[in-house]
Formats: sequence, C-alpha cells, structure tokens
Amino acid sequence: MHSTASILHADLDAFYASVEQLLQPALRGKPIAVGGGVVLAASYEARAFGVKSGMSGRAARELCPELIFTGGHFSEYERLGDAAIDVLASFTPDIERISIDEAFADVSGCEALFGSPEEIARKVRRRVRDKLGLPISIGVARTKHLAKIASQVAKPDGLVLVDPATELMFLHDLPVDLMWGVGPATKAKLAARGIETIGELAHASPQAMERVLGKAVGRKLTQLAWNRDPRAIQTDRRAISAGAQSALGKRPATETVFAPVLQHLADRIARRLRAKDRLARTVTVRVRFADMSSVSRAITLPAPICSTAALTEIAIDLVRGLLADHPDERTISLLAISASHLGLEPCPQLELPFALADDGRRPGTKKGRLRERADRALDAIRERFGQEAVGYASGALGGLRSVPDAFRELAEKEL
DNA sequence: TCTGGGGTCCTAGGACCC
DNA sequence: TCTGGGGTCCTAGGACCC
Repeated sequence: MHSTASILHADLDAFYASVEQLLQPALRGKPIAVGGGVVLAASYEARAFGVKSGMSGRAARELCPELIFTGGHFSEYERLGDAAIDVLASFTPDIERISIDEAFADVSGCEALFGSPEEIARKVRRRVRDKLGLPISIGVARTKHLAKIASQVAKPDGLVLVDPATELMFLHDLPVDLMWGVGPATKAKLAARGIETIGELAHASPQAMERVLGKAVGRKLTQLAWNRDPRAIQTDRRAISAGAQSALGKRPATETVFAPVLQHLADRIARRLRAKDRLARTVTVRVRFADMSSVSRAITLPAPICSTAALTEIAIDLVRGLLADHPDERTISLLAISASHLGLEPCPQLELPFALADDGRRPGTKKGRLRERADRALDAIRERFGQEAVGYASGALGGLRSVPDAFRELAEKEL
C-alpha cells in the first residue's frame, strides 16, 4: 500500500436523477423520481423527504406529494456513465469500475504529468461538470476503503482529501455504517454492544468482534477500522454469476404461474451466456413467498449448459421440488434464477458426444446441440430486429414486467 | 414505506475421499 | 464396540453492495 493518498473514489451524485434534470431543465431543483410503479432513482430534493430507490411509487408519493415522476433515458445513462469514467481514464489506466456511476483510480505515478492526486480530483470534477453537466463527488485517500468513505462524506458535489497523517482522526469519528460491509444487521449487532463509531469498533477486542460478527467479517472490519486495507485496484473484473429475477405481486404457487416466468428469466440469462461464450454448471432458484421470506434450491450439473431450454427445465424442476417441500406456502411474490460456476469455453457447436444421458442439458449431446443451434438462430434474429422480435413466452408475462429491460441491463456486470 | 433488480462474499453442515 | 483428521465439493441461507 501507498504511504501517500493516491487512491481516488469517484461517484456520480444521484446519477439517474441528475441525468434527467440535465436533460429536462424544468426538473432542476425539484424532487423527482425515475420510474413509476417503483422508484428506480431519486434526486437529492426527493431524498430529503425520505424517498429512496426500490420504494413503491405510492409510498414515495405519500412521503413527498409534489414528487415528479419521469421515465428514464436509459441509453443516456450508459453513455454519460461511460463518458465520466473516460474522464477519469484520461489520467490513469489503473481504474476499477464498480458500477455504471462509480469507479476507483490509482493515480500514484501521475504526479509529474497531471499534478497531485488532489489536483487530479479537482480536474476530473471540473471536466465532468463542464463537459457532461453532471455533479460528481470524489474521495482521495491512502486506501480504497477510506477513499470510498471520503467520497460519501464529500457528497453532494464535493471533494474530500484525507491526509494520511490524520486519517484515523478522520475515520474514527464517523458512524460504523459508513464502512463498506456494515449494513442494518451488523449495525444493530454493534449497537447492542455500545459500538456506534468506527473508532469504538477499532478499539473493541478483535476476538469479541469475531465472535459477534463471525470470523471473516469481524476480522475484516477490525482491519478496516484501522485503515488497514490491502486491496489494490483491480482493472478487469468479470462476473462470477449471472441472474435474473421478477417480482410477481401475489400469485398462486402453481406451475401455470411459475413456468412461463422461469422460461423468460432463463432466456434472459442464457442469452447473455451465449453472447459471451460462457457456460454455467450451477443453477440456483429462489422463491419468495407472500410474507417476504424466501427459500432457494441449487443444483450443480456434471456438464455445463447455456441453452435456454436446459436452463428453463432445470429451473422448473428445482422450483417444483422447492414448492413440494413447502406445501403450506400457496402464494409466491418473486422468482429468481442464478447461473454460476461459469466456464469460459464457448458452447460446443459440433463437438464429441459426452458419455451422458441425452436429456438435452449437455451441450455436447445431440439434443443439446439442436437446442443450442435454435437458440443461436433466435439470438441472431433478436440482434437484427430487436429483443422483442421473437421470444419465449413473451406474451404470457403480460404487464408483469414492472422494471424495463433497459434498466435491468444497466445493472448487469460484464460476463 | 410492505419492499426492484443484478451482483458478491461468508458460514455451517453434510457427503465423500484419503 | 468405538473411532482420527484434513481437504474438497456442494447446498442453503444470510448479509451486503450498487
């Protein structure tokens, strides 16, 4: 790790909402929410009323009667997010992108060319403001963890540089839940022991922390509380799983309900896998019931898959078994599929037959190959004529999709 | 405020092997 | 009759992040 503060954490402020206020000047300075049925993003003016992303539109309106809802310019989010990261990348290639609106950069060694880390941060902020019209907050510190905290403290539209000489004074006064990895559950466990600041966590017994929070979390948080963060910037991170889910409201737990939804979810995932020549060996399904409790089932296959049909059948099998184990649950509110154990090899096109049952789940078998070909043909048609041109069970879902596909895609990680 | 969607990592227990 | 210990893979659930 460096002894100087050369890690930047840059984070666009209320990104989707800021883009809408940029594109629609009438919305500037007003409480706005992107979305309708559900709040996908809220402006700072709306957040002041307690409006948060994920909230139902109705709940948000109750908190803030003058809230303005707007549709999203999803392709603009992608363009502007990329452009902001490009500004950062014009100073250093050592960048780790966390999401559409957030990235780390290590600018050690850039001093001669561009000035101190603080000067670089100022330039980035000015350039993003001047060229793109968007507010971006930046934290500068010696470690990733502290830079991230600094950018949170800097928000909105600010810059915070943490001097290594006084970093613990800065860190230890802050509340524990500003730390990466401290959410509601951990915060409550710590509060129960009288720990509310990062300094109090730092001075607690490490053994006690490991007992209360678990070995890994206890150890990690103790280290981070002393700003001992060994993580370097990771420039190319690929996803280790790909999933899709859909909230259903309240629907009966019957096959006529879950099968078409699972087929749609499986198709979304399998298409992404094929597009990147990836294969999955483990399939996990999750069912959430009416009371919001959820249960999962997983299976690891002897050979990996990427066909929509195979993924669909396996998911349906798993959900059938899961529901059979929960006969009292008659209502489901969400279905999810996740594919993991991702291999890199492309789906075989004409390969050797695997010595396995010809159930279509093995890409190397005859049936598997036919499915694979049919899928690729559909993928090609979608590529040319749009995602809705042909598809599995597209009609069966009706008005189910509460969130537009374009919004889902923004959250997808590179496979 | 009855709660979207895409991800990552950790834990604990069981199966199985040597 | 009782029974060690380490390693790896798998499953289910929980917590967290953006």
